[in-house]
Amino acid sequence: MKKRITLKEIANELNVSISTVSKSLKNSPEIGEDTRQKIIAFAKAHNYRPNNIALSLKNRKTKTIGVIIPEIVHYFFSNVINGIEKFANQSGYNVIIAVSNESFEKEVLNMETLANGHIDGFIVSIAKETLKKQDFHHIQETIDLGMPVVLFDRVFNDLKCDKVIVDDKGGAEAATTFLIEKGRKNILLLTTQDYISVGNLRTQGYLEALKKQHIIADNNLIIKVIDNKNSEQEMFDLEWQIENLLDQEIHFDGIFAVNEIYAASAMKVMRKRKLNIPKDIALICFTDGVISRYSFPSLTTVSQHAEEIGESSAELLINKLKDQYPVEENFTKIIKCSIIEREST
Amino acid sequence: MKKRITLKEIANELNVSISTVSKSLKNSPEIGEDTRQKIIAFAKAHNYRPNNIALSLKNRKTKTIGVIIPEIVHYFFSNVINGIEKFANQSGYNVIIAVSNESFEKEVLNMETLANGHIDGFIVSIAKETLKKQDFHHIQETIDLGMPVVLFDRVFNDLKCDKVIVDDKGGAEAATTFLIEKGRKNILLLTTQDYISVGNLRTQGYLEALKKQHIIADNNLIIKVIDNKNSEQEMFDLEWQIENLLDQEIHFDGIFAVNEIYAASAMKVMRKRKLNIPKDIALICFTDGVISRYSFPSLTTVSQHAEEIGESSAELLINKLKDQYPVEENFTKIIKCSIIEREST
DNA sequence: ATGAAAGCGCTAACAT
DNA sequence: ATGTTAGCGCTTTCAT
Repeated sequence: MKKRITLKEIANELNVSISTVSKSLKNSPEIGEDTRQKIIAFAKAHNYRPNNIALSLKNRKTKTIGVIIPEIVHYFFSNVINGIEKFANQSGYNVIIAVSNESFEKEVLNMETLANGHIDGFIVSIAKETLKKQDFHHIQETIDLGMPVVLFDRVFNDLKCDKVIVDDKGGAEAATTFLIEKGRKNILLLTTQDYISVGNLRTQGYLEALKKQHIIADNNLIIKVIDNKNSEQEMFDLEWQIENLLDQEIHFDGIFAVNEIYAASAMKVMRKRKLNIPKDIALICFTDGVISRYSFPSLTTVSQHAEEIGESSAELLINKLKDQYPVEENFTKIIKCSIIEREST
Repeated sequence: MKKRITLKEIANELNVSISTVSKSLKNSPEIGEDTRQKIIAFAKAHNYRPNNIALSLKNRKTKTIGVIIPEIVHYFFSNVINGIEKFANQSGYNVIIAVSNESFEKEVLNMETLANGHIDGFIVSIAKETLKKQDFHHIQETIDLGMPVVLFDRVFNDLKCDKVIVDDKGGAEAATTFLIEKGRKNILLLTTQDYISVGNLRTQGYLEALKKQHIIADNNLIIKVIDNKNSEQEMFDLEWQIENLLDQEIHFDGIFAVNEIYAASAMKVMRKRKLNIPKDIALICFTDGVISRYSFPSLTTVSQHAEEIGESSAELLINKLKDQYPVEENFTKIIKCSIIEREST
């Protein structure tokens, strides 16, 4: 167990001063050729590595970015992280991840612990609970402190910072239109409650598509799933509601689900009721994840290009960290969705 | 934009020394009641937060652990991270994540950048390429530096460090036996090539189960999928091989797949060939993920308790960081698998 | 060409 | 009860 060697130790060993060592290792022309070579050789032989913590303290830069996401076991979010990681790494940044678990309190705590020196800036997707409470003081304070923040996917418009958002409304409109063009007239919408911005936008897109196609929206055909910490229960509720619709003989021939899980629930009910997808019911959903690809029939999806969202977020943040852009100037980047057609439509 | 206040600034404002401020904020009894109160009040009013970087430099502790995983968009790994996060957080540690992307080079690079001050210890699952090369110098060097390392899932036995492993062999044996007890005699094994330790162990478990049940292993019924960066291609190859078996009329009535994806490929072929699961073919696989839960029929799986693996890894590491255990003493924790029965068997 | 010294923010042993 | 000082590892300005 050989501890890491420091500049001081090298200096002592070679009977030179610390600053001579420091300069030599930076190939400063100030230092004489032979001394420099000797020092560099010695440092290499002892596998010298600068201590990043000391550098951070000096430069007030950690070269680390903090990512706060609601969940990590989630196709969309883990892909976003992938994108962030990719871009950050090639720009020489590390990524530190904290999970809010959709809790307001944990989100606040996470931001506070990371803000005190650990990181240079944040990439955040806001927790459901925070969105419900509409309390964004922790984010505002971080911004006020002069620490750059990039919000992605789940954003709050009034916050003055960069944002990367999915064109949820456009994607939803495209998805709904897609079903209509396949000849479906009565489209069931499976969405979240309105306080979740992305769910809300997708609902709007759905309504917009209907309007443009001169179809009158039917409130019976809109299910706003009640959020539940227990996702089993949430799914159960949803399935029950869909079955209820079928029992009441409320007719529909297409389903647009705002996420894969809702789509999976719908499929389960269809199978139980011996309804064929896509013949009886065409199905499309948001999130081009594992479920869509491997289920049978495979699902037509609206891809949000999660990795690209991650990359763009990291890019915006790192640009600011490198003082490429003034702090006051904020961008909102909109990532377009695309439809990936599979067997369910 | 009000910058964060420092001890020095507080000291200047209140005309006391820095150490008086420091001691007051730590509620040291050395300081007089009124001065202390005054300082605490002032600090609170200005929202003082200690700079963690300075603390790290002083204490030579960052209270951060580094996690290096092959992939993040992966049910098993993201669950492990979840477990790590959970345990680390409640112990006051942050988690910094680096993805090797199954590349040896990137794994080495990641470890080197993080080792220089950023973190106190590592939790690592080794990349496929590293396992193939059998070059573990980067891990060995980290250990030699006195930095604790915990290996999980993909481990290399000769490294002297803590390890958390899945009872892959036992789980595979149980899975195979489970199929045999359901009356299946000819069980097709879909596994990885041998250099991937977990695949290898699962193959061994399969063989062990057959032996114990006095069934002679048939080499035709063992498909070792050739690793491919392009997973589409990898799946395609696998499907082709399964179809080939069917074409040759090599009979099997059960399938044991070492992961969900292989199982999904098998299902696809079965569906194409109009073979019913579970009637004609019973199917069981490793990884209790999203695919298994939401596919139809839902899959019987061997759960590896990923979150528990993460928690245990974090626990082992943090125990060492807290000097609870001597560095030389290494534990290997084996997490038992359990079978989750669903519709495919 | 080399070195001394200050300073990043904080702690703690050691004065006063 | 309060303050001074050294030091964590490094960079950088300013001597020499």
